[in-house]
Amino acid sequence: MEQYQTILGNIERYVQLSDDEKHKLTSIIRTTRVKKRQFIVQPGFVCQYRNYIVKGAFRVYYINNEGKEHTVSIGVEDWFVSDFYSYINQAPATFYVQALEDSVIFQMHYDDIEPMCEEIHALCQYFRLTTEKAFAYSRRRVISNNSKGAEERYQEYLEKYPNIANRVPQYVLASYLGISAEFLSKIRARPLKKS
Amino acid sequence: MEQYQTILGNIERYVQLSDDEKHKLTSIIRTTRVKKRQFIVQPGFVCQYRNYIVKGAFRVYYINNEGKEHTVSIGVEDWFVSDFYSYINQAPATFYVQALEDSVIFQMHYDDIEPMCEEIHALCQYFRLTTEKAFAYSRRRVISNNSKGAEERYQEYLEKYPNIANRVPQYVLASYLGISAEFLSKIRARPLKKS
DNA sequence: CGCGACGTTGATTTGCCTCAACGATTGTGG
DNA sequence: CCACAATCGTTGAGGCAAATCAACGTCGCG
Repeated sequence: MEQYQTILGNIERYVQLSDDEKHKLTSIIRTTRVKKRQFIVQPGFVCQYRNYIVKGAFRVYYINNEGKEHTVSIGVEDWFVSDFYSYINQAPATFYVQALEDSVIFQMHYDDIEPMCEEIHALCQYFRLTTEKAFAYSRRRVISNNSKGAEERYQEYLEKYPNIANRVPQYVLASYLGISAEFLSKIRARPLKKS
Repeated sequence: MEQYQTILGNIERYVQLSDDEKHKLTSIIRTTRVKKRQFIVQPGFVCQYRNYIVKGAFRVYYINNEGKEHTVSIGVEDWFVSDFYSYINQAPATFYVQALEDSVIFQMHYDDIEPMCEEIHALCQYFRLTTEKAFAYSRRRVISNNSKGAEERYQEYLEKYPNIANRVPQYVLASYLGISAEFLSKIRARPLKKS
């Protein structure tokens, strides 16, 4: 049970679970070790799990029809990563989800966790609240992308997620920010402006 | 009760509600008429309602520090509109939510609907499922914005939402697609390519 | 009618991309 | 433990998509 403290602790920041509910939940959790550069989701396959990152880092990305990579999200400890569209529709994925480091994840299978959301009200609440939060933040990102210059977006990210920015390869960060790796390099070389 | 069929019908596409639950829910709904160009959310004020559009159209937008408008979302019948970040955190809004036509909305106050999500499991499920869906789609939009040219984005939108595209002013659509009104005009003037 | 909201069109500018070549660092097999 | 290849980052020249600025149609409404 102690091994699941990370995720249980995270859940209990939003809702309360009885001991019985905790057991039910942890009983369907599968712990998986993933090596750097390995994929846990690939285009064409259905994303079957909600993946909770216990240790490590992942990126979600896709390759457009000109062959260029676009990072959709970057996740570290205590985040969920998946091709969410694929997961909720149980349809083939369009994204890759790849480990950026040797990692450990908790996997909850669609067929196990979705019925459990029917059964356990608190669990449903947890996912509702966290998804609403993620959704609200994702809107902010759309805005940031559309209304700000590349340098400003980079500075903003640095301020908000300094640890992540220095943990992932630069070309991943660049493709997340929607700019080319070369241009990000040039931005970083620029003389610092007054803060 | 019949007056609430639009929203109840929408909810029942996802979950089942007992008659008692329907009454509880509709009892907290407030029907509001909104005139074209009127605001239901403004920066600085807390967004207190989940707003369900019964009739009409709205846009959610914000003004960046260069004074330019950026449309975050466009909603028509059966959609929810709000400054979602403001709503879930009950913090001052940064967005405007404005009627594009004379409209009718159902408003559910935060203090009424949130406790009801604790109480009524089906309602919680409904919001969980719809938000997850909205979130998954919003990711697709991020991608579309970052990996495609302006013309392609416009054509895509036309195909997906032909009714909306012809219903809202062009400058609103332009600011939603992340391009200038002038440039959208030029795209539309372009000779049609082979489809 | 006349004004404000919306759309168009053209000239010019610019932020960022592309391509190409070159360091620096890591890691891996002989 | 070294050699060589990946992997990742840097730098510069040139190009293009889209922004900006400015002026001018057009429609609908008070």
